[in-house]
Amino acid sequence: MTSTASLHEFCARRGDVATPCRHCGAREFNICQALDAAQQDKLLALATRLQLGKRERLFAAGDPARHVYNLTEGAVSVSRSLADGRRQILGFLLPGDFLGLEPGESHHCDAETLTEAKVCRFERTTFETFLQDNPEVALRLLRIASSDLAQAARHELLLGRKTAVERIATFLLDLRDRSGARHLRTHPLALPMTRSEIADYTGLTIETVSRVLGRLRSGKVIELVGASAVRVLDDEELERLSGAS
Amino acid sequence: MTSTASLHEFCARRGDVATPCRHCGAREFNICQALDAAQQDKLLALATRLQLGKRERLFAAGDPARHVYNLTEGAVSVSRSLADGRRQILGFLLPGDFLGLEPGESHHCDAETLTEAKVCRFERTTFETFLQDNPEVALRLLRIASSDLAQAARHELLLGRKTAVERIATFLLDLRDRSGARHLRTHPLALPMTRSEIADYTGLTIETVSRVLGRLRSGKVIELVGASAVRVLDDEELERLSGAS
DNA sequence: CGGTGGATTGAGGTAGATCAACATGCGTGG
DNA sequence: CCACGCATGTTGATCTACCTCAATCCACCG
Repeated sequence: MTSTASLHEFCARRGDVATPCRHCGAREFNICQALDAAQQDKLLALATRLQLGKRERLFAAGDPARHVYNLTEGAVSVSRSLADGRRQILGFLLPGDFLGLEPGESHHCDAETLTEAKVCRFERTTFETFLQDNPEVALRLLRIASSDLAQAARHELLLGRKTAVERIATFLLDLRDRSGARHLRTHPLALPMTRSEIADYTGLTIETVSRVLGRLRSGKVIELVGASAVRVLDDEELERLSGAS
Repeated sequence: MTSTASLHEFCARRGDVATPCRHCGAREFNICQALDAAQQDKLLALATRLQLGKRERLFAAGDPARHVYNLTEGAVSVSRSLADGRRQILGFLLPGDFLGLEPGESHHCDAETLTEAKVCRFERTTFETFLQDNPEVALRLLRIASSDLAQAARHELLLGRKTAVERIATFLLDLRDRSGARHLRTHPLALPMTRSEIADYTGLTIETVSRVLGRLRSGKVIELVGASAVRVLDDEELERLSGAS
């Protein structure tokens, strides 16, 4: 199940620093973009490649934070739960996304695959040494972290102040924008997560998620393609309904 | 109103890297802690000291992100709003806290003082150059950012899944823990923010905040000392009510 | 095909919002 | 030092968006 990553498996190498990773797909803040070919080689030598099944756990809250990860294929949910089981999903990760960075010694949240997935895993200590030797990567990671913070801010606004319709509309638009580069507008947008996971992301219940999607459907704003894909029919209306901040 | 910071105004210098900043008070992730005396001097030479009044705006969402800040005195709220005025407060900053780091060219949120405050302000470009020359500071900032992300995760859980009582209890405990080093247990805990700001932080209304505080008071869990201070009478009960994750 | 786990739909309940009246305390000026 | 006036905060009555509980429905997979 684990093997050392080959060059192409982790990240295409080019002289041009801004070139997106060929394996991960284009990601604005992909960590590789700070690296030249020689540095990519060094980093790749440190990675362990993992193939994960559906609903497989990468780590749980409280686990010692021994590794950091870069998702290369599939989708992952990051969540945090209360003792009685109430769960808040913090975000859905897509290929190119980085996860597992912790300020302390243990993970503060759970990470679990939604689909089959591939990740590059690094020993935390090894990765930190690499960061010390390659400060530009640390700076890029800092940009990734502040980008994540900005996204967390948008999510807090959604959870604290938006209505059910606004939450679902925002969720759909976010998802579309993030997977947008890989899909044509006319293609249906894949929903790799269940209604329960959408509910836990939006702070609603599955019934409300279902009802809101139903309302959007009968209002001709979206079309449901099976239960796990959506086609956006009316961009502007969806935008309007999202309560754009 | 602005002047170059003196050494003590920004940060006490010591050979010991782990020594907390004497001016800011002890903060686990204070940026100064990564610096030796010579580096502190260099950083201080770059800082502009600002004295701010009550309810003064540091920056608003959309403003070009030209500066970063380090709060040295007072309290600041960071928030994000919808077009119709609904506001979500993302956090309250206390002395030692760093703010203003952005992934893009403009601020994604608003920052406003709650009280009179003092900040050290840095030109963003100057600060970024400093980071490039002092990678250990970039690494410390990365720890600060991941600490902020972990706090954002707790806040998302609060906003998405906690009841009104749990939200207020969590808020009070957080505030106490963060200002704890500076207050004895028996001293009342200052609430520098209004009910409206507590409401916008917890995703509730001012009426609900007032009612929940009232209920905690009549349950002998807290004591209200005027409207803007609280004494925690029953730690364990408050902890229990917070729905500790 | 038939079973099973997700998704949908419906009926009714409730936590917290909203609307409204009143209290309090604090800064200001007399 | 006190009286006034406005901000902020509290309390009460009602409303409603969303939750809860419950009954199907449906799609996928053996």
